[in-house]
Amino acid sequence: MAKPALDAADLRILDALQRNGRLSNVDLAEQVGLSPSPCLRRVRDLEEAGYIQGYAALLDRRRLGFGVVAFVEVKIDQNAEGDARFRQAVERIPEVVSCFVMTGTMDYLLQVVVPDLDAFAEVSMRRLLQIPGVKDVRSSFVLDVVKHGTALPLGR
Amino acid sequence: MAKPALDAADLRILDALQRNGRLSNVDLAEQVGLSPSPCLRRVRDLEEAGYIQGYAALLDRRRLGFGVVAFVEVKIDQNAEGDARFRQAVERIPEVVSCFVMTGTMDYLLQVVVPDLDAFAEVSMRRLLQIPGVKDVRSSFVLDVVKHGTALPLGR
DNA sequence: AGTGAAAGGAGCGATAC
DNA sequence: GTATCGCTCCTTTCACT
Repeated sequence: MAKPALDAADLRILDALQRNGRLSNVDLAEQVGLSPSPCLRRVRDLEEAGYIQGYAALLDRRRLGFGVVAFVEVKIDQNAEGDARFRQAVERIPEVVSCFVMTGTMDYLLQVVVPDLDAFAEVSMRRLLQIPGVKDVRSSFVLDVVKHGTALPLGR
Repeated sequence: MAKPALDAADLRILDALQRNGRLSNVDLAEQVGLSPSPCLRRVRDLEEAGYIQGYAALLDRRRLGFGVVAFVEVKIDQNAEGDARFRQAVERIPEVVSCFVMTGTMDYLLQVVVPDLDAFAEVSMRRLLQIPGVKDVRSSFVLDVVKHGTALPLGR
């Protein structure tokens, strides 16, 4: 499992694929200036080395009826046991799309996606606040999305 | 542009594709219980109707040298002009991966991805704080990622 | 709407440079 | 390491149910 640094072609492959994950290998090869075979080999290597974790279709949240996005700051009684319990509980809530451990006064930052405020209340009160050790929950709601990216700034 | 509601097969297609955006059409058809032809038609229709906005490769941030993720709350002098200017400025900063208008005391919430703290300082001080109208910037850093999803909770 | 067959093209291995 | 060949399978369209 040696890890030779990525060269310019690898970076171009990654950049192209994070912009369009369904590029066919021939199109990708053309974009990065390789012929298809070595291009495909590189893609496979990048996948196996873990640089590419997977591929996803990006769906239109609103069109699918998920009109509410909230960021929820959570403070818990901090000890190893409580943390583990909280993480497990959060894993099992599909409406919690992301969960980060943060610096600052709040321990966790959660991103929650739900159809409406009723559904949010359900998640907040019936799920999050039920987790033992949760002390404080503060929610902010997304009013507008200026930018929503999945892509890393590889072009820098 | 009529919008007939999605049926169960459509939802299964969307769910499968947001989990694996590179599923071949035959595999997808099998998973959702259709034969390849109608399955492909539905996918095309979902793409054209905007339910599927695109496809992306999900890359391993850390392995690519982006060790720092920050959430930055920004408060600005609020007027139509200042907002427009701020949004345009943010669009042009690739390290700002996401930007939301929020309820609460802070106007914007930005997610910033950079290689290290020096790069963050650069973005924060040389880019964000230079934008006219920016009054307050408060940054929190991600210490650990419990969950990081792109997928909507379609299974509910 | 879904099925089935047929043509074009892509993936992917083998081989040569 | 990269390019070319060739076979197989998928994708995609069309006619039919």
